[in-house]
Amino acid sequence: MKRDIFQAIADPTRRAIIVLIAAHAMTPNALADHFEVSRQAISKHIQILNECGLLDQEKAGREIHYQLKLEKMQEIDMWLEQFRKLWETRYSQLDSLLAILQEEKSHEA
Amino acid sequence: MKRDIFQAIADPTRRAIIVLIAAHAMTPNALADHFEVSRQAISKHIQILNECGLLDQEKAGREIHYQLKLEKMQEIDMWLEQFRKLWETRYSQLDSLLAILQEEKSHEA
DNA sequence: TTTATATGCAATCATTTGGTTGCGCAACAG
DNA sequence: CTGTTGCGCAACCAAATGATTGCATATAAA
Repeated sequence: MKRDIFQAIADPTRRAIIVLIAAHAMTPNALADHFEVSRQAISKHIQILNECGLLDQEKAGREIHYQLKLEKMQEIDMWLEQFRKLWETRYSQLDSLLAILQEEKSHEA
Repeated sequence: MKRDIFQAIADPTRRAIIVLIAAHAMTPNALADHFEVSRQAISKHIQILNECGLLDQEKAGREIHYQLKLEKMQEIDMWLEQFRKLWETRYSQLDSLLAILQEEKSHEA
């Protein structure tokens, strides 16, 4: 089973988990309190996130604290980079257009 | 069936399609040439991308040219924003740490 | 008109997914 | 020691997913 980070963020519950553990480490039980589904369902999501290398974990007694491995999220950002370039180009083209319109307007006056 | 953009980019084939139609509009057949799967499979992916509002389409005779609705990709970027803030904070903290170390070093000298 | 091409839509199928329940085990609390 | 709590793992299940084949339709070419 090969999973990647795009699979990881495909599920809404998983995205919510990611947001929750982005700031602070949390235990599976604490996470489960935030959702309607069972603890085991959350546990499965955690497992998937872990497979994707998205988690740091720290054991404290019988509790396990999971936290988001933030730098992994940058992979998504890197993939987006190619499109960001495109839409920034588009914006600068729009800027040029606006500049031209502005220019024409000043000629009218 | 409610699908969002995160579902859309979950599939590798769909991501590849997105990249292909980001720059130029393409027909389903032209797209299918780039993959091992059948034309109908690609057609289904197109359908899904369309449901997610990711596509602009233009009919030209019997051909349909699909292109990426680039601005829709910014939704992903917007979601990432919250994490970007976090990792930028982390970087600036690292910068502070480096500054402190540098400071200490200069005191040594 | 006849034929070929480009596409969409429906039915079908194997696999994956997200969920559940039940169980076992380690770590605290009594 | 005994009971309770926090977790992970396995089995199971309904629904969604990605793919295929087959068919219908519209446009272009012969």
